[in-house]
Amino acid sequence: MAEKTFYITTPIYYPSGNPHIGHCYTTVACDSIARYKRMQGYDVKFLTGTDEHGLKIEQKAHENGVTPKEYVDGIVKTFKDLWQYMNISYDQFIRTTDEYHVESVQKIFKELYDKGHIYKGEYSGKYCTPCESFWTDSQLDENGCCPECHRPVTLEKEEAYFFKISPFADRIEKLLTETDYLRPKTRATELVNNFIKVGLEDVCVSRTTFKWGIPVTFDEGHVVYVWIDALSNYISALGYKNGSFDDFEKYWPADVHMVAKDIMRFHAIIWPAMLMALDLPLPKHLAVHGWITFNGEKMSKSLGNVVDPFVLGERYGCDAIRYHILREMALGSDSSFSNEIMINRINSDLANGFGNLVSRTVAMAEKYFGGTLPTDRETAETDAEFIETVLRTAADVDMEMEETRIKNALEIIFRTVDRANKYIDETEPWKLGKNPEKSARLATVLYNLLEAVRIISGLLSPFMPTVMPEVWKQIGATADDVKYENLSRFDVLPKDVTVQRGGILFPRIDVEKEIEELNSIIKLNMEKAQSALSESEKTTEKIELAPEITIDDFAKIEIRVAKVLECEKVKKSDKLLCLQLDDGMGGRQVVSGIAKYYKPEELVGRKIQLIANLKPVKLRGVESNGMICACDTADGGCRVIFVDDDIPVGSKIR
RNA sequence: CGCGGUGUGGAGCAGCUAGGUAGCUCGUCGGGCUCAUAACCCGAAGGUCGUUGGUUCAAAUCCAGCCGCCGCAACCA
Repeated sequence: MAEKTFYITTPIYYPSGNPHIGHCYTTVACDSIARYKRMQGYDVKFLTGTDEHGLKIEQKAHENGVTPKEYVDGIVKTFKDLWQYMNISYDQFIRTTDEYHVESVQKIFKELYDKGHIYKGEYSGKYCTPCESFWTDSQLDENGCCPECHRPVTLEKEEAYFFKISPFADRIEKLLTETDYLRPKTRATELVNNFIKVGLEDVCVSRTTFKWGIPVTFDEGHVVYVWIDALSNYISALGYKNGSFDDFEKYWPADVHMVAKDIMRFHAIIWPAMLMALDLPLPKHLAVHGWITFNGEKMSKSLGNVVDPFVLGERYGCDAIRYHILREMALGSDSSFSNEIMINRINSDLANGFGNLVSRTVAMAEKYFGGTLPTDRETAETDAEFIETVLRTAADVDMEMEETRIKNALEIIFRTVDRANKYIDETEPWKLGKNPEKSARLATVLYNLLEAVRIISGLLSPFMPTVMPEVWKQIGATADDVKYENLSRFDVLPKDVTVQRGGILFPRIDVEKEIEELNSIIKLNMEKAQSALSESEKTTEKIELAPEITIDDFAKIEIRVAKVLECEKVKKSDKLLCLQLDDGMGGRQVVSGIAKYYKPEELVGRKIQLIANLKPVKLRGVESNGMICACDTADGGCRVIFVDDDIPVGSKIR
């Protein structure tokens, strides 16, 4: 009988910075599922890794004065350290710079090309040299110019390969709407409406503008662009089109790809299309989860609110962090990660609930029987219902895990924890302990509790793999006792089991004190981020400037002072404000993408700098005659450059 | 009229597909217990189920409109 296999993957992470709690989210979830499946007897392969190519890495490395490979080596080490710390049981860590991966990608690219799915792009005049960017037809502005710099695009200055995706549109739509590939399925309509119904555009799959990537074998100067490079990891790791591994037949198609919602689109559309083009079976499920939000805000480095997983782990233990992440995780929606929610959860579920249950059970066995239970038994009415509840737990958890609903699985387990605590009150063992005649009854109660703890801890071990072995030591369970088959059986521990009191499993946390301390850590981080920013300001000379221009070039740009007369939001747009300006030349209308940062009334009456001779364009249907000067800020925002009020409107700036 | 989701006691959520006593966790208050990590157990308070209208004997649940929030798409000249 062939063993059942189970293949699960995280995305490969982009190592442009150190890992944060968001990376932990996906990885811990996958790890728990992988461990659960292993426990059930599956032959599991759990893959994670890093996506190391691309322009951004090339730049980062350059900034740091090292080669791209040296740069990613450093970050990859931090990732691996974190996974070790979080007790992540991955079977393979793939790096897109690994030789076997490179080999696979090159062959996949070639095959797609040979089969006619990839063609060399010859869209004429769709490349903007200053921006070093390709633009598709729909991206170009109304004048057919570059949407970023508004300069005319040039003809065939750059060539690129494209992956023809439209032939697969029908099959992809069916995959999303008619199968349970996508979890949660609610996102299917969003994808279909936004991308498939409007027509899938061919995907650019090669670049010539940077070098840090996998070379296209049959066309020098081209490197494979992110989609084919990164997505292929799921099969190259199995040895698809390379000689280093031989697991493809065994594990493909994957059972679960887990991703965060921001990369759902690529896994829901491009990846299936690639596999269809290669005539390969499709993965069974794509589990999409939300982001972790911190006190309601999205995690972000510039905000400095990224909680370092190492710091958290040190304070509460990695299992507590794992538990909180998993317990809050709901497929599809975001999970909040406020300090308070996390600490309360650790306290109520882990410390008060489970930890205390183990502690009081073991303590009583020691106190009343010196640690070893006598073998006489006496059951009572209350036992049957309790035992039945405990025995049902494993099957209920199975059902939820089958659907990748980790949160529900944990909920079920902790319901049984509550039931066990209640059982103690019902049976009042401390009273039994005072009456020597009740020894058999007391032994039964404690034995039932130990059995409950054995089953609960066994079921919890995939989620909290670090602490559970300590529990087993305390209740005198052997590795065999907590095997999966034994988690739906009672009377597994020996009748005369010997327990051993140990340390506190999950210490209770002082909420107020802890929140205060965490807040000060966060504050410190923000200050660090701030000073890092001012640091980078000091080193401006390192920033690469645009190519030198002459005074004549500059003279072409006409900047004039103008006063904002009226200002309103452009309807149906998030970012655009429409400004009526007094430019000293009869007035004009300008549209600017600053609605996120300024309210209309904040601008009215103020004087600004106007690029006066820009070619007019229409933005969301509104005509814009020029551009107002503003600068980017470090936090991703933007500030308008205002002009002193005593400078007359129409003054020329040079 | 771009697309989708969501609005339920102080907080976070379930219930809605197949209408019929509004449920869970945390928090609050009262009580009990003492084996245990000031933990555990019981009880109580607290909700016009966003809003308006419709269908129905009956609507949180079905239908329509409106409002709020979130996400995707578009839009940073």
